[in-house]
Amino acid sequence: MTDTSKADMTPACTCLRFRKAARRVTQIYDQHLEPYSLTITQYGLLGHIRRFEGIGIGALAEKLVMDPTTLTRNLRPLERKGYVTLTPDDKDRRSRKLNLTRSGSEKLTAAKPGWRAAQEKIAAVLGPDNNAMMIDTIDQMIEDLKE
Amino acid sequence: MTDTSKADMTPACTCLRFRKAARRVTQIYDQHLEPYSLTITQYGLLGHIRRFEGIGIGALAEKLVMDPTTLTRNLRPLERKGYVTLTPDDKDRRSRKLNLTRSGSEKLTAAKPGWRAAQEKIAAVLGPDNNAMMIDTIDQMIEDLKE
DNA sequence: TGAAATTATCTGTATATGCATCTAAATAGT
DNA sequence: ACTATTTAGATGCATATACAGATAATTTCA
Repeated sequence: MTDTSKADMTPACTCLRFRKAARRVTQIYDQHLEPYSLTITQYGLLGHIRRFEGIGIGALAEKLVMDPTTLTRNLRPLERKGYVTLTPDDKDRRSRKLNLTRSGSEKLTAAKPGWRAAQEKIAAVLGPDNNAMMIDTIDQMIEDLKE
Repeated sequence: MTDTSKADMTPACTCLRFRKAARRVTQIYDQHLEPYSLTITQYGLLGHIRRFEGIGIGALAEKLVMDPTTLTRNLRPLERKGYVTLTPDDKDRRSRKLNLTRSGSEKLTAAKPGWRAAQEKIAAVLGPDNNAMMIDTIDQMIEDLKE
């Protein structure tokens, strides 16, 4: 029997591990995207909006496993820079449809080499097997945690 | 040859995957810790400070793969609640030593069941093999990314 | 020793995150 | 049709994150 009443559980914490990984990996992507004045959050939003033209905030937030209110705020810098438009949906006037502007689409394309370099750096550090395994495991975990 | 000039790279992004995972997992730990009025960030800080009594901000930030300025801000709520003290280091008066108060130590112990429940929930979702593999892979990745 | 370089931390600014709550619009139930 | 409920999104508030730059203390070295 092991006494765990005061044992240090901190290094075992899966959440802190994921957060550390997210911080470090985010730093690397942000550094590679810095020449384009985009964060990886912003790059990811532009990519999703290009893929799902006309999507609403709620639906996109769900895809991103993100609170809708967080997405609302994250869109602000992109609106301000003129990369994204939010237009009222005539079918449901509560909803606002997201679209890329010409400028937003060009910025996304321009920044892609930065994204790719960061992506390749992480892939190289993980190695092919761990990279593939990590993708599958994380996707499965997120799927299983959808309540 | 595949044309990737406009291809949707977004779903392949390792960074967005880690961030999604961190968001979702953080929500679960935060929910389990909510009865104790602690976030997982705060719980983790208390745990580390108990383990490394007297550590300075810079050294702790390094362990947490976190910018020292972020740690400085994250300590504020814990200072305000009286769980943590920052006392000048007599050996180096630039540095401030972190310590738990009695109240902070009691809070950490009290919140442990909440942490454990969240930890077990994630372990159950991953399963033993993926859980162990994920730990090793993330730790290795973070180690390899230390510049 | 004394100036220069380095180090530890803090502040200003900006983005990222989510809960509680609000408003407006659509839908359901009667 | 009218009211009650639900839904989409926005705002207030608090925490989390990090870069640039400021400050103060230590260390280096000529």
